[in-house]
Amino acid sequence: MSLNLFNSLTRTLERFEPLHAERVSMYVCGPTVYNYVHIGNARGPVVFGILARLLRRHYPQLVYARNITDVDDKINQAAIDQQVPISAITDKFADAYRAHMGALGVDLPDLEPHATAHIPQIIAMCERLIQSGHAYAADGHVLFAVDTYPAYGQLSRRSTDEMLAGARVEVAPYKRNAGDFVLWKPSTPELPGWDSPWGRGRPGWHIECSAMCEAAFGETIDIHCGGIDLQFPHHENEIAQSVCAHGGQPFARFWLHNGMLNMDGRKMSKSLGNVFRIDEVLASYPAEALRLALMSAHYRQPLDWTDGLIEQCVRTLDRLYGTLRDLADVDATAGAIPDAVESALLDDLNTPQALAALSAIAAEARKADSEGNRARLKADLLGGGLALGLLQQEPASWFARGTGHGGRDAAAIDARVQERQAAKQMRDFARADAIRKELVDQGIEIEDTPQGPRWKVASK
RNA sequence: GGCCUGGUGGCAGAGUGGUCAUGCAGCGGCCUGCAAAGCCGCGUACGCCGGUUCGAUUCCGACCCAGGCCUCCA
Repeated sequence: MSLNLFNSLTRTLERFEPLHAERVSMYVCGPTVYNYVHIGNARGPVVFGILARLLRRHYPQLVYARNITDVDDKINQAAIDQQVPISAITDKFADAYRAHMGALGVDLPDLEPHATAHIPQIIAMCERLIQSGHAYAADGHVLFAVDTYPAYGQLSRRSTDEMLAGARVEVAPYKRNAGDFVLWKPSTPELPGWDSPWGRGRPGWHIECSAMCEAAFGETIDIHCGGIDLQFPHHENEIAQSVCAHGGQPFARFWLHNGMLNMDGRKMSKSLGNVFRIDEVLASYPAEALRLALMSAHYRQPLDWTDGLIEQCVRTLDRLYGTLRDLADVDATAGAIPDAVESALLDDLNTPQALAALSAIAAEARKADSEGNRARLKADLLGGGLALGLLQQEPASWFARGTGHGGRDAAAIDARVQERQAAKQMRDFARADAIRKELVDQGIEIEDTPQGPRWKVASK
């Protein structure tokens, strides 16, 4: 089995072979921690987390890094607005980020580099770029000279001429070329800053990722991931900085870009204001349903967010967990990843197809009669779920919706269910149905099984 | 304006040059005291117009429409 990935650099599906099988490197652009992230921000971590699990199955020596950008003008502004040090902002939102990702079942990366912990590396990289003629200091700034890197624009498929023609920003006077971008900029006394050969200042956004990649992995990494909206200028600039700082050595061999999460047909983004925060969605829906929603379309496609989408995902999980509940009598733990699931993921991380395979396994499991087949299929279902980060909780926990039964008193519900059962046995169906109706009105659904009645919190 | 994506059944969403996605919803049946759950069955989907082909949703071209990037952004 081979892994094929769509490489944005070549816009083709390419077979992935690591540069060094003994140390496969993968870097994902993480959050800038100035605010709570929204559900669109979680799409990359979810799908690329699935990629990390997949890679680790085939290359146990994977090192997966996801950075935290903790110095940035938006952070500075938030700190000034709230009159607290920037660390109060960055610590708070980095913690919230980890908590939200954890709730979504996103694995922690092996490395979580922080920009502020890499200031010496950033300064060193700036110096190297200046020495090699790819950058220049001007007016307290250090700028990258795009005309010194002829391949600039290769990733985003645009020429420098086009970029200049389309430039909508005012060109700062200290720039030699309108396309030049900032590597280092001066800080006024009230802003966070570090001493540098160019005075007290702070890094530009793009160089942070280049320096963190270099610190973690050296000159060339295997896979670099991020949202499609970062392709230009952020990733383009990372390439320019890193390649030029490394004497022309390639930066990332594979570039993977996830599509945007849309809201009413427009990209969900803080600047447009059409965002749902993760904690807002988790107040109404199970985290696992959100996770499923984020992988329900292929990662490169745009995905439209609607209430219908996540409600559908809740029902899909109801069915899968219902299958597992019906398999409770057989003993099985997650087995090897089923071939159908694995091959779907190896094909450019085709999560919809992997989910279809999971459904097929579940359907087969529901119909299986021998204990051996049921145990095998349960192991397959759990194994396929493991590959996707789904189905790892107890079915009872899923059906309880994880929130103390939505504030309901489980013992009281049990008692009413027993009363209904007693009424049924006395063939007092009017009374049994009245109790059932009462529970339904509270959002509780009863299911009668050969083993007796059971209940669950209704999905919306 | 430039550079990119994409338009699939009620909805979501894979995929393919020629019998099958899958999920959710719906309909009919079985089961059930009735339901629910489950099982069985059902729906002649591939933006529009040409072209290539024995045959195109799938390849090519034009067109229409939607979205992304070009400024911070996952």
